[in-house]
Amino acid sequence: MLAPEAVPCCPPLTSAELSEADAVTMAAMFKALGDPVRLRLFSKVASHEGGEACVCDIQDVGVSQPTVSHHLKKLREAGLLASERRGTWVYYRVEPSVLAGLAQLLDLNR
Amino acid sequence: MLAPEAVPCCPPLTSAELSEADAVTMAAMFKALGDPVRLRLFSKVASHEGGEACVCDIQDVGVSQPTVSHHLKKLREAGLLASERRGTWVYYRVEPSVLAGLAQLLDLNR
DNA sequence: CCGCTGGATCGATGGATGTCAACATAGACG
DNA sequence: CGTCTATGTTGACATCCATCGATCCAGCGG
Repeated sequence: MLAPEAVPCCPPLTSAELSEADAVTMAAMFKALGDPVRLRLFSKVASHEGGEACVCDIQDVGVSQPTVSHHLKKLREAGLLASERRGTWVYYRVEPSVLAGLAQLLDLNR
Repeated sequence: MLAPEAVPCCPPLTSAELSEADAVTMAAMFKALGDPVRLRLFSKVASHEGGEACVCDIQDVGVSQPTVSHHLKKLREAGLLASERRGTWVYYRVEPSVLAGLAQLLDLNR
């Protein structure tokens, strides 16, 4: 849903207030991370060896398989994860530029 | 709602997967930032001169006054903002340790 | 071609959420 | 005390959303 190139969009929150449009864009990403199940799925992908994980590796989060699929779709639509089918399995990996955008917004460079 | 001391809780997302409990805690913060109006309010406070802002300084975000108050309450409950009444006005400021916790979680190491 | 498995989609449902108007509360000031 | 302004609270309402069972689709192995 969101173009990955549009991500490094905003100065740190502490330096200037967000425009209405930027707020919509960035809020969509925070919203995607704002569910415990989705955050755990994202965490499992982000911390998985090789930077990517098969759905089968991460789907033990206490909800049904359709729900897992639903949440992964939300994370994809928010631009946080990318997916690729290789044979039988589908692999997810973190979209690196997006994390950088979030980090910049929260001003990690102290 | 959330104890401020509980905030610097988690290693970076890329280093280890979140526990279920930590996911609930951190997701609540992301969720609070996951609304465009709330994110703009938070941004206005964070970028305001002196590190704090009166509600009257930030309430022009396109929604009614009760809605602004409602969103500020959510941000308070998530532990992201603190408020203090001084005379006629109520001032909000960013809870610094919380931002640090979020930043650590998103740390891209480098 | 067939069945099996991994994963996505659909439809339904109960609960959460954003919004507002109306009202309540808290200081300031007379 | 009375009134004005700045915020918070309440109640109602429409919409969104997380979840599940059922179903569907895509590869793989026989």
